[in-house]
Amino acid sequence: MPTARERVRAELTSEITDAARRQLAEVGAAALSLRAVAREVGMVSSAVYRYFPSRDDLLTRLIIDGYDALGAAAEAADDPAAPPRRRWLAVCRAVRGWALAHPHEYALLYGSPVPGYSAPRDTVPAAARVAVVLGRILGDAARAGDLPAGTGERDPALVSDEALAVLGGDHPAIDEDVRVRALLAWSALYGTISFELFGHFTGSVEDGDRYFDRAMTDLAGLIGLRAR
Amino acid sequence: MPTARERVRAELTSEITDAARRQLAEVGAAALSLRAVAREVGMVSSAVYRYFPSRDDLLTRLIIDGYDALGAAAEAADDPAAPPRRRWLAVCRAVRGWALAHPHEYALLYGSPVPGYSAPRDTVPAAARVAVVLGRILGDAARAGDLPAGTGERDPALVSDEALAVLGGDHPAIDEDVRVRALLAWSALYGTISFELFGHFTGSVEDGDRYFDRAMTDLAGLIGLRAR
DNA sequence: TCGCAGACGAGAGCACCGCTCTCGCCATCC
DNA sequence: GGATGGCGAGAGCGGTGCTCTCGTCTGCGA
Repeated sequence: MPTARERVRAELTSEITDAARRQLAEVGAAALSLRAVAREVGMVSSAVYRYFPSRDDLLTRLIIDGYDALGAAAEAADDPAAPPRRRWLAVCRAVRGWALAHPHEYALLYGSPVPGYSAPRDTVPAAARVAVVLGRILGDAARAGDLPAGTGERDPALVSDEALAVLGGDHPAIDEDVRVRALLAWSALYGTISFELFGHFTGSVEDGDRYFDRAMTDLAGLIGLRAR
Repeated sequence: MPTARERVRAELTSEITDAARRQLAEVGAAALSLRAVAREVGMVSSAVYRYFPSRDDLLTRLIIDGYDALGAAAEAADDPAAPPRRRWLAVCRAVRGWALAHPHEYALLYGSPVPGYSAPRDTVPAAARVAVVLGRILGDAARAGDLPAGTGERDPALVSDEALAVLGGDHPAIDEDVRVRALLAWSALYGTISFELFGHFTGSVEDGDRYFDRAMTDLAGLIGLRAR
């Protein structure tokens, strides 16, 4: 059982991350100031360094939390009983909805990397949650016969085994071609959301909701997900 | 004709932007410091404010220059005599090549927006150059009969007239459906490049060059560009 | 041709930043 | 009960963007 000291330490740590998350949502990652976070929790700035060795470590904590929140939103939106094309669309909508609700957090996750280009390894499992959801949809669709049959051919140096395993599990009926197109659709999903959020669609896309649905439906077709 | 004072002013202005571009390439936009730029050109920091009213204005200048350089690369890679699918692939490769050669500049253009969310209006024409190239390929393909025939139906509130005009010109044979899918392919191109550059493909895509070619070919198929 | 407005560079200064170090305080463990 | 070590506060360092003032010198109009 944790001692009193450990308990208050954990409590203060989460109090700091909460304040940091609030500031991130307000001013964005670039303007997030460790000193301002310290002020908000009633500490002097140097005291925060007892809990986070640097501002970048605090940001890393926020990144992991962000991936987890986004992954949870995607998982909650997936109804395994629904037809695969509808599941794909629902998850895409959930990802976009989360991004629109948390633009600065999304930018922290999928915009320019903030700390000197080194994405910490700890973020990987949390970041994979959305991909795992999409992969499960693919696998279920293959089991139900809602994916085009493949030739079973494999290009061993193109995509890693782990990624292929995530994108549809070990179901042998899914062609590598389909899995690679799923990878493309996955990044296209984020390309679409990023363009909308970062303003590259201003002046061209007028109805964001309907354009997004159409684009994601086209992507479902590209993967080969049958409408059923 | 310009006076001596105007000449030296223009010269110093470009000297500042050159130094800023060098620093951008080295440390990235987030760490770009106006004072360091001033040091590099042998000025005191306050003197730079005679030329750029703020650090963000200096960044805006770099953004416009970046869009222009990227647009020029795309235009140079387009051979109007080649078959449309090959043209599409060549332009995509040129965009990716420029991004890999100038990662920080690309991040400045297509990553998280740096100044408080307000993309200056001046950047729009420069930013559109790549889209114009892709649109010209679409228009030429339609003229040559390399695009599927459309029904001519139109959804007036979905995408702006200007964007539709860019994506294939006034050629009536291009369906709105095709133009919307071209918009999707355009953002998917940037989604793919961003994922590669920002590290979201580490652990999954192993051969970046070949994956990119395959993805862009799939996108050409999505648009409907015939191989010929 | 002369004089003055205005452009210009330098310097000091303000408020803020990330981060380090030292110094008392107090809970915890031997 | 005393030593240890975690903790918060404070001062301080070098850096940042930006503002203001003050001499200087250029170039245009009278």
